[in-house]
Amino acid sequence: MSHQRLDIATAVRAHGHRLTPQRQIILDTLCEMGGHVTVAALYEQVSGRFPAIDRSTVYRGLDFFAELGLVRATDVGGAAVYEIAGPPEANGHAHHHLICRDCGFIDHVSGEAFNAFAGRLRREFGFAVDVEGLTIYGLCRECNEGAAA
Amino acid sequence: MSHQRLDIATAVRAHGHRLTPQRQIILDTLCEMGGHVTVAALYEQVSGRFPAIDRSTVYRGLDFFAELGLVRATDVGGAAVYEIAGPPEANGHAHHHLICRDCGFIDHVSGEAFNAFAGRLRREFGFAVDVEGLTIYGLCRECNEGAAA
DNA sequence: CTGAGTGCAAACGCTTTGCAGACAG
DNA sequence: CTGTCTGCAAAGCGTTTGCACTCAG
Repeated sequence: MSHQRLDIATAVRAHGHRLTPQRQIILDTLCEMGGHVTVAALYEQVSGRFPAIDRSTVYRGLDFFAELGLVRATDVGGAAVYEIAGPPEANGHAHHHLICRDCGFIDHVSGEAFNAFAGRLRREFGFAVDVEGLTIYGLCRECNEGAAA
Repeated sequence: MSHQRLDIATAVRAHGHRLTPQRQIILDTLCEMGGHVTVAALYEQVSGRFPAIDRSTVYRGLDFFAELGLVRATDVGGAAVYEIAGPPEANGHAHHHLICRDCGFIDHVSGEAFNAFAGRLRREFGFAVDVEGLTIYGLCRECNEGAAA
């Protein structure tokens, strides 16, 4: 489940960039935390272990990895959320987010359910949905059951 | 297509609030501009005619009307976008946004296409999509044809 | 009259940027 | 060595808030 450092070093250098300790730490931490992580949460974690690392470095590092395609960025209510990007051949073709308005939990939705919907939007509206364009707010199963009125 | 002032005055007073000139101007302007309007754009317009009106008043006014259900707020990339809310019986039960990543145009999607999708999410993920929860990014018909590779 | 609403100005949270120094290659 | 990257500090953006004053009811 963890990223292989060598591959990453290769990927980074392939683009003519450098693999600094800071970047390794940022990526490692994001990987350890798993799932979707706020910049704030990630910085807190990183900063706990390496207080010298600056917030701006975290932002720049995440941005950098996002451009390399190693992490994925999502905008949630004005704040950025990052996650490790799975290998393209795994589930890369459909990656959308279900965000629980109560507990903030973020899940993925992919596959048929979405494709059928996207197909209709293209047919009926001529609208081509982005591969990563869907962010759906609502109540997850737990919060939904908890809030049963 | 325009809102009736008397009804609005009634609605406002019914909640024990006041219908000030500023609020009328804000609502009028939003109504005239039509469709989805940025706070920045709305303020610019309002400010052009009534320079004394403050940005914060626009924010508070929009917030106020949103609570009354007269306008609808949507978050687009960290900035708020407002629109006149149609009467509940018209299309109130399904109101979602298609946002073009190129030209920024915002359209609505409602009805079957969405309901089928929402139904599947509920069945397969136990996730209850918000009535206003969908914001879909992609390319609208025009931009899609223009960018034909 | 009286308190809901306003304008002003300052602060907020998240993110970005300019710069001089540091270090991966 | 050299130019990418870092830390620092400051600014930027959209938005919110505290305050005394004003005006709709």
